[in-house]
Amino acid sequence: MRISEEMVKHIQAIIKKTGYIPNRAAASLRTGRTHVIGLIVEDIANAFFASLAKSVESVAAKVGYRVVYGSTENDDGKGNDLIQLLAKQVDGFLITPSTGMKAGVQALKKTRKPLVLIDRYFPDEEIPFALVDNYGGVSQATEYLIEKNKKNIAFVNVALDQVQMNERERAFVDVMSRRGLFHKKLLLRLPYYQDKTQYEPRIRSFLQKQPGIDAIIFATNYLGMFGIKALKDLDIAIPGKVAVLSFDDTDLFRFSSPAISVISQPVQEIAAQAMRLLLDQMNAGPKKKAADEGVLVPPQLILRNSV
Amino acid sequence: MRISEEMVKHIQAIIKKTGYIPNRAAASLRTGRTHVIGLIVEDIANAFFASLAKSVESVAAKVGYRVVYGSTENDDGKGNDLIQLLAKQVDGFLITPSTGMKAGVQALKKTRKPLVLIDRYFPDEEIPFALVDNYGGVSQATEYLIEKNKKNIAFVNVALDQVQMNERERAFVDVMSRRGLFHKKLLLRLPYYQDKTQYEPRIRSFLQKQPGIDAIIFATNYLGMFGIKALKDLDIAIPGKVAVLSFDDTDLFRFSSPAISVISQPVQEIAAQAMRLLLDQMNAGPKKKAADEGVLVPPQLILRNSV
DNA sequence: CTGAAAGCGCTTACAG
DNA sequence: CTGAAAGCGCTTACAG
Repeated sequence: MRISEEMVKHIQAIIKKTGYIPNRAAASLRTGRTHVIGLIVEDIANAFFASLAKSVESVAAKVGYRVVYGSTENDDGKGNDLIQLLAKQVDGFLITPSTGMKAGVQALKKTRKPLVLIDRYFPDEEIPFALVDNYGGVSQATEYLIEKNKKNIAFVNVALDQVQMNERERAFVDVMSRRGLFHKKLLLRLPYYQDKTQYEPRIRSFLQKQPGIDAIIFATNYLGMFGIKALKDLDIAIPGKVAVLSFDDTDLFRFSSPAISVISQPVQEIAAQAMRLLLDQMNAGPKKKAADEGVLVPPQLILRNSV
Repeated sequence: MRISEEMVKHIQAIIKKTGYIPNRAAASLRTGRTHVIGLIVEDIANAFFASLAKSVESVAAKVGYRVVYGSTENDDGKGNDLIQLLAKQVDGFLITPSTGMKAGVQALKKTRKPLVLIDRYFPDEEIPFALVDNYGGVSQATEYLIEKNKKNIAFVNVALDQVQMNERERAFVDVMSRRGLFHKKLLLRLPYYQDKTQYEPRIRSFLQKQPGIDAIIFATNYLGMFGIKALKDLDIAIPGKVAVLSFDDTDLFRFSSPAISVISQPVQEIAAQAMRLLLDQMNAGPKKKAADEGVLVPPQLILRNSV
């Protein structure tokens, strides 16, 4: 301590009296660091991403970082704009990329800006990522339904061609095929709609065409949400006639009657791992290179009354 | 046009080739403007605030502004910290203040930083605000239940001493008293819990103590959510035994069986009005003072199967 | 009309 | 050790 306690007090009194607040824009201009992390998610209004954002925020706050968000809504243009917009204003990125953001993400990586992908990744790119074990989660759920003696299990997916959705479907197809239960007609792939209400009629007509279904796995929370609505509209008893399981846990599934069984993502853990990988990069000096590591976090199968 | 089209093309090609991105920190340092708006809400994970944030974001984008969020969780310290943190980095604030943020908000006003309160306000302060007509909404809902011949209508509120909650309760008490139906024991005021699951047992024991209740109005979405859970746990039929109405519309209320009737806030309109008031202030020159206006937006009573 | 220079508010390497 | 000066990347008032 080279400065006397007295002086410290004196200065702090002045700071308080004059209401001095340092200008971060100036500090950032000088140091090149902003102490802000950019979090780009698919849709901040979706329960999964909202809770992911909250977790990231709390982990980041502990190490002195703030977080700014943006939603891509799976629109490549919007996503790439967000990268552009935030690039100079954040010390690092946490990104949920849509398929078409690959070029943007590659370009970002070339600039050596710290970057971690979450929820999904590019299998052929060496970019660190943190996400749930999608394949494992759906495998376990499918096995469970088969053990419960279900024969005609349907899988409802969204045709985004993103790795996490592909893995969920691949797990379903693999397990079902292994047991000789796979039929193509039990696989429903719907387009990605901004307006999620459009899923309800689509799922309803699928259910009407496939009356033999005795269980359904929904690949996302919004598919599950509107799928349940479709089932109720058609007066199909859950789980009496059809057992139901969905990816992602939300209030709606917990509060639904019957409560819906889910493959739950450990959001806290995903956020913590992603931040760890990001901090690794941000703190890595020019010599020691941060590891191009990918982390797969195990999901949790939560059984409720819908199966 | 003083610059030839050719030159414009040439420069833009170079911009693209070199990947030039202007440094906003530098621009902001020079101009004093950031083109960012700070949105401080109660809890970004709450469906109401998430949808409000989304609306604000879309209105702001149209006029060239970005939005950064923060959640207070009704913690005065956290709220005031957010103001401090963002003060120099935003051109204006949209704030959902907790009671203890009054001093912080007053101080902010003195700095002449553009500022609009949303969702709630300080009745004795001249700060522009945009929110729903809470009194009108609950009045209408209460009248409706009385017309439906309900005699023992309960009101479940959270004891936050914030103007919007007070107005909701005041409307209920006024209407019930006018009809000679008000009983103090039908009014439940619960503390504000971070962990919302705590509301369920509290509401459950209230219901057990007051078996004569034939209708309930929940003053917030989370009270409604856990209130419905409590009713179902106790096997109280909705609406057979007890009619249910909640403030705020959410997926959960729309998807619940029975679907829950709500006093819905026109989020788009609140966001649009708040942004209008904020832009007024941000564009007001030093001479013309922006109006210290307050806007009350009418809510919508959406009747579903729970009444 | 146009180009060079000043300055926003910080941080830090450097001269003394 | 300490204080003054340079410079981060922009924008804009100003000199020529």
